[in-house]
Amino acid sequence: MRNKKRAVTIQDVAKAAGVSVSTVSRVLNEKVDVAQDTQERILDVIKQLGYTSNLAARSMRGRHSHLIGLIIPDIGFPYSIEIMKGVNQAIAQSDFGLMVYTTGDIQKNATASLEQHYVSLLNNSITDGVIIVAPIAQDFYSDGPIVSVDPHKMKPNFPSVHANNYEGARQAIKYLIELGHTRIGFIAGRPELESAERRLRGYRDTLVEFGLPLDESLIVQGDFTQKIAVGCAHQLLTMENRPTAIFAGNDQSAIGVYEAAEELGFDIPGDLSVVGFDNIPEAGYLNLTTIDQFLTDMGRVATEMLIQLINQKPLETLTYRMQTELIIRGSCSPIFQEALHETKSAL
Amino acid sequence: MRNKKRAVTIQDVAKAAGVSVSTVSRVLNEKVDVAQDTQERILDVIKQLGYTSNLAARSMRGRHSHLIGLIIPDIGFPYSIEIMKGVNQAIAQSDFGLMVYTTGDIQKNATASLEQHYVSLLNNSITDGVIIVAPIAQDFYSDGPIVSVDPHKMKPNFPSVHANNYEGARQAIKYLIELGHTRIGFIAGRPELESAERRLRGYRDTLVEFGLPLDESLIVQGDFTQKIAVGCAHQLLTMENRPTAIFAGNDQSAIGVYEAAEELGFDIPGDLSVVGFDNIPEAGYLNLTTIDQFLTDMGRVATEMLIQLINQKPLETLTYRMQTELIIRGSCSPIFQEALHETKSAL
DNA sequence: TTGAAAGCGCTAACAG
DNA sequence: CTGTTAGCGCTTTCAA
Repeated sequence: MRNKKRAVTIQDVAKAAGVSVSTVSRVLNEKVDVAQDTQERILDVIKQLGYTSNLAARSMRGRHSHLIGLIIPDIGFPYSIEIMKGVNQAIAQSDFGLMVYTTGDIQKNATASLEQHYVSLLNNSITDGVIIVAPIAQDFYSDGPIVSVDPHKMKPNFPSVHANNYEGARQAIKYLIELGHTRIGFIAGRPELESAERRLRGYRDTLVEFGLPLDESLIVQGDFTQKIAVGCAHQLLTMENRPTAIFAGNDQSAIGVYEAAEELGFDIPGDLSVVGFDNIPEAGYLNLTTIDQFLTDMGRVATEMLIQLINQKPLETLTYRMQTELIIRGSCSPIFQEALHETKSAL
Repeated sequence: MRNKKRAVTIQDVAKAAGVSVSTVSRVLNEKVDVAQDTQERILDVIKQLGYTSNLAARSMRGRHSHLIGLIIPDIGFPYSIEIMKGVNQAIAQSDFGLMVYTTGDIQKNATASLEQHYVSLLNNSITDGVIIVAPIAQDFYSDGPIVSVDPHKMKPNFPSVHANNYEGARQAIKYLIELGHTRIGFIAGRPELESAERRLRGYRDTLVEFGLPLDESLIVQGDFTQKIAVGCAHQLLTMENRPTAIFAGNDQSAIGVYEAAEELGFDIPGDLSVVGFDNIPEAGYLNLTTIDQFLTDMGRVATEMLIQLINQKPLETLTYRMQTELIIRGSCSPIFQEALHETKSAL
């Protein structure tokens, strides 16, 4: 017995209250120049009729909707979920609502022009500003402000929060070396991505730093997908002098490594150490992860940045580079100092 | 260097292509009555100008937006996340986009009238239909279809996907009994909620079924919050003949039980077995959970139902009651290992 | 095959 | 303090 009744409009409210639509609009927008009793009467009618203002109409006409958009490839991913948690935290403490937009498929999101499309879709209509996660695009046209989390391009033309991929990889490799590993495999990511390139550089530099030999056959080209990573891991694990540890590139690749290890009868972590990146492991799933609370922090900081932007409070710095320790380059506004401090002390 | 340029409208496209807005609108909506070359020219201009149609304006005028709304209290919750994953799966296989709406705060969502507000907000404007998670309301007014996941009311006046709370509780209690427990505490949920009532009934019936005494002092009134559960657990654990196991009502309550157990110096699961409900535990966090993949399935099924409704394909059944499976996760005391093992292999 | 024009529900001048 | 009115960008008759 679902009600299909035509939605009640501001017109209906006006009629029922015996006033004009503009008067109703006034009380809706909390303008001051309305008589006390008129206002009360209208509020009553609104409650009575169960009126909810039409979001589409309102954002078409008015200045802001108090809505923030989050454009995220696939909300089922651990990576996305952790970022969403952070956004959520910041939203909870603000008076903004959150619209998460997703196509449900990470593949569909993979072009710059589609990214632009989503940004326009939200920011030119119903949202006051947008957070976009892991964009490929270098630039966006938009009516409202944009902040990106973990963009693939190194120096995007919009405010952004970056993972410190280089330092993260260094820490991961350092960890493996300290475990006693001397032959560490590396599954590289898509070479056109900044993140992949910097992780690889972190790998090389750390080996050199610790005086370990740089065996190029230990570096195989992956593409951040599970499928390809299975093959890469096979290649590494069946070579003559096999590595005892593998840096898996990212979370998807790590899953691939596990798959391959299982096929080949390797025990993890007994026979093989695996390091992921970007991943939030299930219990016992990976035996090391480099990012955790960190992703949440990225989401939170990005949201706080966006709210500042929407409220026209200019940011002193538009790029934040975050690490397992939040690393901030250049000067920044007080609110982010605090985030920095919190995160550091939480670790 | 962010672009603040005014968004390009259908007017701009029309002007640039030397046609009227209606013609542009026609190609946008894939009407057939447009000349081949006109269409191509317009499509070209659209690409050139980077035009994206205004979502607000379009959904104000047109019939559908190909957007599904998901109203969910707090996207940071494991409960919400699992459901979202399922929705996401279904969305990925459809040609709908997904808008997740949240206020970021589970508290703000807790009244029927607010729920109605969110439904109207989305369904009277930008979405073609809405999925609402765990609503309290019995009924909704809405322009578009609604499907609810895990509603609190037993027989809501809209299509819904229910957890089988009764059977879930029975399985949990049965599991505890099979572990050898004879005194099992029960922290009840908010009595006005169907879910709470059915879980309690499952508890009682199972004890009776196994010939165990029904000690009313083992049932304490909680409200599905962590805070209150701490007190409940205290009460249970400090009574003369204390229970050796506790059914914690829901995930929040389970956290409360853990908190109390820790305060009192109890070891879980050494001294005490705890069963949660609704929860996805972190590693070793709870030693038993009833729901996992199940929540994801609920989300997926709800989305599939909604899409059917939007496409005007009538559903044969408007209520799906889904079976809860008992899934054991995390640590468990050695004396229970055997039973744990059996249960696992049964799945 | 196309254009002109009427509105969708709302806000923001501008009058009164 | 309140009403009238002009659009926001779009879809959809209705004519041409």
